[in-house]
Amino acid sequence: MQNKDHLDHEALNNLPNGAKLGWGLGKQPKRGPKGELSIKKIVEAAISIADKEGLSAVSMNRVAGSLGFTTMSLYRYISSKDDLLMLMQDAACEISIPPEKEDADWREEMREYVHAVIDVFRIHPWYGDIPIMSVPVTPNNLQMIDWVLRIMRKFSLNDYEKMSILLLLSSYSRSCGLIQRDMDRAIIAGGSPSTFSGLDYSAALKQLVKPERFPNLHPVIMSGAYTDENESDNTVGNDFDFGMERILDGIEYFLVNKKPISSDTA
Amino acid sequence: MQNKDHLDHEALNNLPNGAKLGWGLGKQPKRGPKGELSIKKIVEAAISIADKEGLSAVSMNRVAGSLGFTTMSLYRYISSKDDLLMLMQDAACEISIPPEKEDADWREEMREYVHAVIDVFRIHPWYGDIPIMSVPVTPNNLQMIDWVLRIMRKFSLNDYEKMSILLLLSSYSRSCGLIQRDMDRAIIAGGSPSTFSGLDYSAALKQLVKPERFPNLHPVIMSGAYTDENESDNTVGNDFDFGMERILDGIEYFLVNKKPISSDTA
DNA sequence: TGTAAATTGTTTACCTGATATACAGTATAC
DNA sequence: GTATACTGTATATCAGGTAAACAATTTACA
Repeated sequence: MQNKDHLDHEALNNLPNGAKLGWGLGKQPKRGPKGELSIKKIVEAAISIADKEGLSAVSMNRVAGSLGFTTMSLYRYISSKDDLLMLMQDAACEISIPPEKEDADWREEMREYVHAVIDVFRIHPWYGDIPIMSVPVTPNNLQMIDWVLRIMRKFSLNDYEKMSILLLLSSYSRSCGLIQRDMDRAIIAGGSPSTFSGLDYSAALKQLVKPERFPNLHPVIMSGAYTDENESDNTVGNDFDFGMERILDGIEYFLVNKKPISSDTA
Repeated sequence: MQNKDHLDHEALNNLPNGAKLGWGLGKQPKRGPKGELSIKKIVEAAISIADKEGLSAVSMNRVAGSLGFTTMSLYRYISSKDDLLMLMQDAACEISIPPEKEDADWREEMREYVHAVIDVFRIHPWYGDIPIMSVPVTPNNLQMIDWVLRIMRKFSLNDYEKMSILLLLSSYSRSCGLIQRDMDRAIIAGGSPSTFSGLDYSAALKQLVKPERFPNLHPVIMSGAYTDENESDNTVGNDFDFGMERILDGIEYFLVNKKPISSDTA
């Protein structure tokens, strides 16, 4: 899993440290004792803690302790906590991507992608708590981007147009993932499934959102649509799917009505 | 600015503390010395620091110091740093909303909204660093939601459908805002405007993203479209606009082809 | 085979930042 | 005028990230 052939080290050093580690570009030692720890173990331990107790429970001390080592031992493998966060983020993106099929329906494939992203947020509720520092540069993240581009392979679009659609899909996924996560959290916290996050605020908002100041929002609050009072079973899936279909329609409309391909900037 | 009439205190207490303060629901003292500080001053000071030096520079110590007070004095006004962050977030959303016009083009109005959100990210680069804890519950945030609902006032959609479109627009705005912020940051950091954030990684990615593993991403990286090498002047606005038009097309398509209105769940 | 170099895990210490607590001063209500 | 409720402050605690020095270990090479 180590790429170390004919690489221009100057260029690689521009990458954030965590990204380098994610690509397996750490230097491998020759002398000295064999390390008992490893990046993999550290990241797994951190993820395990975060899954159970949230990202705030992930301290260097805690992670090291859960592995039976001291805090500072981790610094033999990663250079900072930011590295660890980046590695956790990338590790969470290591999902199984469905194999390519001939004659696939691109709409269905895009739905699949979006749901996969949302699942990442549900499986690792801390995922959305890690701030995004830049355009993705870690391997598993890029693998997912490759997936989306695969779906669009046969589109008559230039690279910039494809990147824009990618942005559209991934941003929508992220937002939905965050909301889904919040709802999951609220259910866990509230105990009874009928106590939703929004519902806690519902009563307060009904008092505060006055029709004079919020003429358009007021009715939506009162109807309960804002806080999603009609607890539609387990998921907000219906809402997501609605927006998803709008996006797909927009893409399809563009594919059909677009002028001939231009290779220039979008 | 104080709403204190006939309010059910039990319901209001469910709100996060910062939200209560944002609504002006702090108790106002009768006895004792008149406070020299105020929530407004504190938030302004914090925002001023964050604008200049980023969110990480905002410590209670630093904020208090910039006002000529000691750290702990702030706790007479807010109960935790989280309160402060929530207030900062809401304050950044206090933007001027264009007046309602008759016969307005809803597409143009939605573009206006999205650009307004993106501007918030550009004016306050720290804005996206504040984690979203729940559905918006602070006044200025809700004011912006009211704006979007105003744009959709005449749509033949039920509340749930409108909320879904709202989600779509706000999530797209957020993602674009984050990216735009990152690019602005990179330009500032890099000094020379030709040194883009993506460009720093560009060389590295060209080595790491091998065609075997990333068959679809590889050409996009090599063409420079991924890291947006053809520095299109100042903004990535073109990219945003493209996705925006897709979204608008999708919405319009739905408005036209939708079956008669249902008042039920979406 | 033995010694030097490289590398590991540990110990200790430092620093920053959030916040609890106790105190001293001040303005208002009765 | 005095008790009360408030203000700003000083002090202290606690957590968490990380630097530096150290002892133990393993490999390379003479």
